[in-house]
Amino acid sequence: MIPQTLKGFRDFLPDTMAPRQQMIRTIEDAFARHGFLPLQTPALEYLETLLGKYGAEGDKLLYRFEDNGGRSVALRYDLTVPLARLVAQHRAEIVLPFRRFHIAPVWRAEKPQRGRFREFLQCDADICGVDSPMADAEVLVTGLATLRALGVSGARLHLNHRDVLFGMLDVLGMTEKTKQIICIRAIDKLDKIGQDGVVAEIVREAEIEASQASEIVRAFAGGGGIEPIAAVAAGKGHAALDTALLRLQAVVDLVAAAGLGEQVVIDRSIARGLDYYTGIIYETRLTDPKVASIGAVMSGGRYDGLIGLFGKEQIAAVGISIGLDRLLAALQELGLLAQGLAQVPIYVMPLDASVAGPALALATELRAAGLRVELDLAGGRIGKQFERAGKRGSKIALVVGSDELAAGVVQVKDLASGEQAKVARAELIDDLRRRLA
RNA sequence: GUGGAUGUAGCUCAGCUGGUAGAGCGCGGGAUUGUGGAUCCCGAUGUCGUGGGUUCAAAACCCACCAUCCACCCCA
Repeated sequence: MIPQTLKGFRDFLPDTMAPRQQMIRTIEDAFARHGFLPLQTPALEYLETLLGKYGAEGDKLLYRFEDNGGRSVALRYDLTVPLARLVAQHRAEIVLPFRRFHIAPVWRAEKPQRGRFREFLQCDADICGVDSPMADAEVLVTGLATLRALGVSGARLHLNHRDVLFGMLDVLGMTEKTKQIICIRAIDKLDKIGQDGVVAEIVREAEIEASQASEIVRAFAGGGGIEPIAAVAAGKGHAALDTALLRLQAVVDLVAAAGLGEQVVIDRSIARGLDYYTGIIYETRLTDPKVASIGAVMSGGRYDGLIGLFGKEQIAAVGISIGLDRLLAALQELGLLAQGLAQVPIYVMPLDASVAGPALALATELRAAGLRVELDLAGGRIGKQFERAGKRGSKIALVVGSDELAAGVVQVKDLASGEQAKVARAELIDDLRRRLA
C-alpha cells in the first residue's frame, strides 16, 4: 500500500516537532505559573455528551461512529465541553473555584485549508466557579502572558460580550432572535467583506429593509472601543446591554492594571459561533498582514450555562484556548521559529570497532552529566563520521581512537570553526559545558 | 457541503502547436583507508496523481475519480 496520512492529518518530523515540543513546554510552564493545574480527559466521548453543544454546524463536524460494543461515540471537538462534563461528573471531588489547563488534540471533520486541520492541538486554561470581571481578566492575562512567553509580539486580543451584540440589536429595533443571529454572523465579517457586503448579506438573509440594515451596520462599523457602544445604549434603559458595558470596561481596566492593556481592544464586531458562550467573548489575531489570513490564534469566552447541562448545579466558567498549530504555522512563515532544536550538540565518533566500548562509556558519562550526546553507529571512514556529524548539525565532535585512549584524552573538534584540541578525560565535561554555553 | 486552481525524481520546478522525460537542490559512491562543510568526477531514482477515451503516437487533448492548495461556510 502507498504510505499516506488522512486528509487534514499530519506527521511531524523532528525539524517541526522539536520547536513544537518546546512551545508546548513553554505553554505548560506559563499556565502552571498562573496557578492552573494539569488535567486530561479521553479523546472519545459519548456522542450525546458532545451533540448540541456547538450548534448545528458544529454537530456536522463531529467525528462520530459506533465503537466495537455498538455505543455511539465521537472524538472530542474541543476541550471545553469535556471539561464541563468532568466538572459535573466529579463535582464532589472538585473544590471551587477550579482552575485547570489542558493541552491535547481535538478533531473536526472540516475541509482543511491554510491554518485549518482536522486534527490539531488546543491549549486551554479555564476557571470554573466564579462569575466576575477578575476571573475574566485572569484568563486573558494568562493567555496574553503565555503568548509573550512564546515570543509572539504582534498579537491583539479583540474583546466583546454576547449581550453587547444582542443588546445593541434590540436597541436598534432588531429584536427577532433568528434575524439577530443572521446579523451577528454578517457583522463578524465586517473587516473581510466591508460595510456594503455586510449590508447586502443582512438584506438578503434576514429579509429586511436596506435602510434598517445600513443603520445596524453603521452602529457596528468604525473604530473599536467602548464609546460607540455607549452611544447606542445611552438613554435606552436596556439592562443587559448596560451591564455588559460595565463588565467589559471592568475587564479592560483590570487587564490594563496588569500592564497588558496595549494588547486588548474592545471590538463590538467580534462574534463567536459556538452556542455555549454567554458573556465576554474574544479572539486574538496576529497583526502581521502576512499571516492575517491564518485566523484567530487564541480565543474563548464565558460559558455559564454549559456545566449545568451535565448536572443540577449551575457553575459559571470562563476559558481561553490557544491554537498551537496555527501559531506554529504563523511563526514558521514569519521565520520566528527557534532554529537548531532538532540537533544533538555532541557527536561521539568511535574510530573503529576496538574502541566501541570506551566510546559508549564516554557517551554514557556525558549523558549522565546532562549533556545531549549522539553516538556514531554507522562507522566507516573517519571522514564519513565527520560528514554525518556535520549533517546532523552537531556543534562538537569527540574523536575516540586507540591513540587517544592510550593517552587518556579525547579529541574535541568544534565543527563550526574546525578548530580541534586534545582534552584530558578528567576535564572533558567542564570543557564541553564551556564550549556549549 | 459549495466554487476555483494545481498534480512530472525525496524537494522546487522545466517540458513550445501531441513524437513514450530533464534541470537545480538533495541523496549514494569516489578524488582523501585518522578529519566534515568548498570544488571536481561518477551514480541511482519516475507505472509523468489514478482509470478510461481520442490518436499511428498522449506527460501534453477530452471525461471521470482521487489528492493537495485557495476561497466560501464555520473556526484554533
